[in-house]
Amino acid sequence: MPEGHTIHRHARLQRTALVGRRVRAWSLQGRFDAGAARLDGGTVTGIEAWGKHLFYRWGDPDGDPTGDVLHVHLGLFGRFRTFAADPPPPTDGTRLALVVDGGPTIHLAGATTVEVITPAGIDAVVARLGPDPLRRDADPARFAAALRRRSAPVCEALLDQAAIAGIGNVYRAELLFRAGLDPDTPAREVDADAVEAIWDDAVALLTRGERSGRIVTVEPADVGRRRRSDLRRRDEQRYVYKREDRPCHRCGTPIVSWVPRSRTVWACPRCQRLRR
DNA sequence: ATGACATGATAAA
DNA sequence: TTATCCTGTCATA
Repeated sequence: MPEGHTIHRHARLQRTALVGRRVRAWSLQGRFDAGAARLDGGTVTGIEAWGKHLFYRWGDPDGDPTGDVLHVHLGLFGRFRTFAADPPPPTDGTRLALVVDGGPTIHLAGATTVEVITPAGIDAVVARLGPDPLRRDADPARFAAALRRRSAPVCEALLDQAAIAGIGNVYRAELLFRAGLDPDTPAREVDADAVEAIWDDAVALLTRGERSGRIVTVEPADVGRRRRSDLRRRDEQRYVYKREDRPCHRCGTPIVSWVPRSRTVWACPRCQRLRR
């Protein structure tokens, strides 16, 4: 579930629910007992997202900053569940519950990182991240420079959070298809126009994903009228991700996949001019 | 009941 | 490169 669009969407929706509110925090799990106790009864003064990381600035009951920051990274299968009212009992896996008095309850489970850090800790995390296409302050030149520096295949560079923050396995496959690029192309050999196109497309696709909560990358023009109803099926809403052996939406050639560095990548042999 | 798998990332070897 | 951590869901038994 969680690529950058999901994280920014959580930030936006949870901002509405939590910022300026007094929040009860608790955990049934030993792994975050102390952290939850520390946050319990405080206020949320702001929520920020950078790539796949979420930062919640904490305040005292009057709203004055305490210097505590809740840092969350969902990893591969972390997830939030929000309940407007009458939350169910938390599952065993619920690491943290945030409860707004008279407001929603948010359960967090499965996350790879849930910790209390400091504002300086935010800087330390962000220092390891490349520009985030969903942030207004993002500098695309840093992305371009990161690609020029890498001899690894461009498909690996796109998953490298130090090169571009927030791209995951779905978006990388779809971005490379839409750019018409062979995933095996050495990153430094991707020409400047293509790099700019990938960045712009990342901004467009992740923005769309943030708004809808889903990753839909196929352009309607690429699907014949007869097959348009198929777009309801999730695996038809993307050009290549998890579509191995299915016909390419543009040219009908069967999509292929392979596994570099234990992350499957998909591509159209014809549209992306594969050399392999 | 058990196992495979998932849109992630890190540390160790 | 492999092992490991995080949890829920779905398929198979």
